[in-house]
Amino acid sequence: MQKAFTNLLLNWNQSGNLRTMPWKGERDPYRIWLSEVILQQTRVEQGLAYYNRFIEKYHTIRDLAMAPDEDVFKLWEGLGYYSRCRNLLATARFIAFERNGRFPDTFEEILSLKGIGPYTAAAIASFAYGLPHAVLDGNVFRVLSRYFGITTPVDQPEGKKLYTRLANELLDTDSPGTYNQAIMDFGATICKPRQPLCQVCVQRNDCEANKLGIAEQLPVKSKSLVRRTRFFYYYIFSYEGGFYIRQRSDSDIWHSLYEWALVETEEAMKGEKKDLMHAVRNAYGNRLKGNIISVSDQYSQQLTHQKINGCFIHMELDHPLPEQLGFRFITRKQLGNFAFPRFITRYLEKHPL
DNA sequence: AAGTCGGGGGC
DNA sequence: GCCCCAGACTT
Repeated sequence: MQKAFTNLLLNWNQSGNLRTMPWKGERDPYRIWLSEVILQQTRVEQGLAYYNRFIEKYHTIRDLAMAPDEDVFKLWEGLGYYSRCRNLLATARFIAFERNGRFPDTFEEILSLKGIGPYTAAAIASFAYGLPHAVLDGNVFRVLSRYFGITTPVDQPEGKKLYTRLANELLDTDSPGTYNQAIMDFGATICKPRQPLCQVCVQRNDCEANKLGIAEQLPVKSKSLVRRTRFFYYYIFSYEGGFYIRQRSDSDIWHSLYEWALVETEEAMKGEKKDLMHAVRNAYGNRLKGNIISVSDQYSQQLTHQKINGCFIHMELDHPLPEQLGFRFITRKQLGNFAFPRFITRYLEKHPL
């Protein structure tokens, strides 16, 4: 059989695939697109609730396109990779207003949209329009590298080319969407990253990695992760019952999210008020006057490439903050309208203002 | 071609 | 701790 892998995969999909998800079998390109963007580098269990909330609030792409940025970011809050949210809004508005709501229906046009790369374009093209483009996500790389015993690194251009060609050869062109869904379900439930279910796998007799007993060692990645440590000291400025927040805009983590006044240092500061006051006046001007009310415990958060350490300092100001610092003055009640990083919301959950 | 962008879960 | 997750974008 030329494509034994494909046949066994489709058989397994019909009889042994128990995975259900709300967007499975969906044909509305808006819903497919939304689910795929939410699921980029995100586990299905984590993205599911977000998808449901988005669909409930924004039934159509036009509804999403007309929404204020802040509302959409608030709905995305906590999901991470916030450029996805920015691109989601840009693409929604492009399709709704520049294309009169018509979602593009060719692979190349879909691929040209902001926030849509090779994976997402193939997913939308196959699920919504039945176009013959194989998806390549973490599941597919893993399944193919194990089945064929490929040790070419998946995170380099040579590997991408090799896997792309192979995946498209294996694709069932009669029903690309079903095939694409099946191979991802297979990777997620059988050919798992750790402790794959090789004993009950329908491909076990042909799988090279299973024959060699090296399934868990594939796929190969060439890059090793480098992490840096940063120290964030957040000053919760209050004045006459209100608070100052600012939107992040640098090419840095948490772009578009809001935060308190931040002082970042190279080294950890002890919680001494004298040092904290010196640091904040150094950062925001020596005319800044006020009292430090409280200093929180140390908090830390592990991101993929960074470890954030720091704490939260309540500071009652004697005067309003100068306009040019770019802060926004809000009341306690307005706080819930803005999206904050988890580093901040986790603090707020323990210490509501 | 390499670096960067979150947050959570499994082990 | 380390690795991974329905990847994409920037440099």
